[in-house]
Amino acid sequence: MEVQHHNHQACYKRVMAVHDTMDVLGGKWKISILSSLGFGKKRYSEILKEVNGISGKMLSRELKDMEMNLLIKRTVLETQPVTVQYELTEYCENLMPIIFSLAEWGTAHRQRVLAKWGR
Amino acid sequence: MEVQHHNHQACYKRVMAVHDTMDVLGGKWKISILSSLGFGKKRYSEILKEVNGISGKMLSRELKDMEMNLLIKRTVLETQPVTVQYELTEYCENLMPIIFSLAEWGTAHRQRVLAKWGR
DNA sequence: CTGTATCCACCTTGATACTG
DNA sequence: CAGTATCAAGGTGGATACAG
Repeated sequence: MEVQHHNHQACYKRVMAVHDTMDVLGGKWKISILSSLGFGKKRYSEILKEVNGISGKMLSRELKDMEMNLLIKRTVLETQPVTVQYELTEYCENLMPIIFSLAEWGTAHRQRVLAKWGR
Repeated sequence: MEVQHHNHQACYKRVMAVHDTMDVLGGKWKISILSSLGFGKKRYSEILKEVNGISGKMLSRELKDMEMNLLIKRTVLETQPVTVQYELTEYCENLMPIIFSLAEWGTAHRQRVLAKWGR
């Protein structure tokens, strides 16, 4: 059937597209880090505190990865000792509404699960 | 400062909320599977074909996991041999616009990367 | 067709110690 | 402060064989 065939094409494409996105945003911490940076520039140690549970090694690694993907910008401030600021790129700003939506859904989901299973 | 403090609270909350979401949607395949189901009911073997690269074991595992999280509904059809239909729950429908947004962003991102590095 | 069980290679992550 | 290096442990996912 015509419609079925068209649907299959569209479906396949979208599955691939989502997969592309997750290649960039996958991993345990990336979206949390972006979410933190969504509130403004942050120093390395600030992110470390705000993203609960992440280790220094993973933070460096994920930051570097996202820098290469043009999602964030890294700036070294020549203070004593050195401090480093991270911020979202303009490019990445497009992504933030989606991430905020994910946050809202997560909150709602948690409430739903709590309501179902009680405490 | 007042505003700083308020921001930090809000930031922390949102990072946690996003983390909650990713607990449910994390993993290599879940979002791709949901994306596929977003186009309508699918049988096990259909999803297997549409979600490129997934193995049968992982598909079962992820489906079961999402069923427990109330994201999808599983229905056994007493055909010969048995077939099984999966579909999104009404609850999960709320999530689909977000997933579609992720797909759109992924497509745009891919184009951007291609434009930058050529071919 | 729709799974489950097992085995195993690989990857990811955390802890710790260390550098500039 | 902002990382890097190393190691060990556990998780993740694929292949295969098998079951209902």
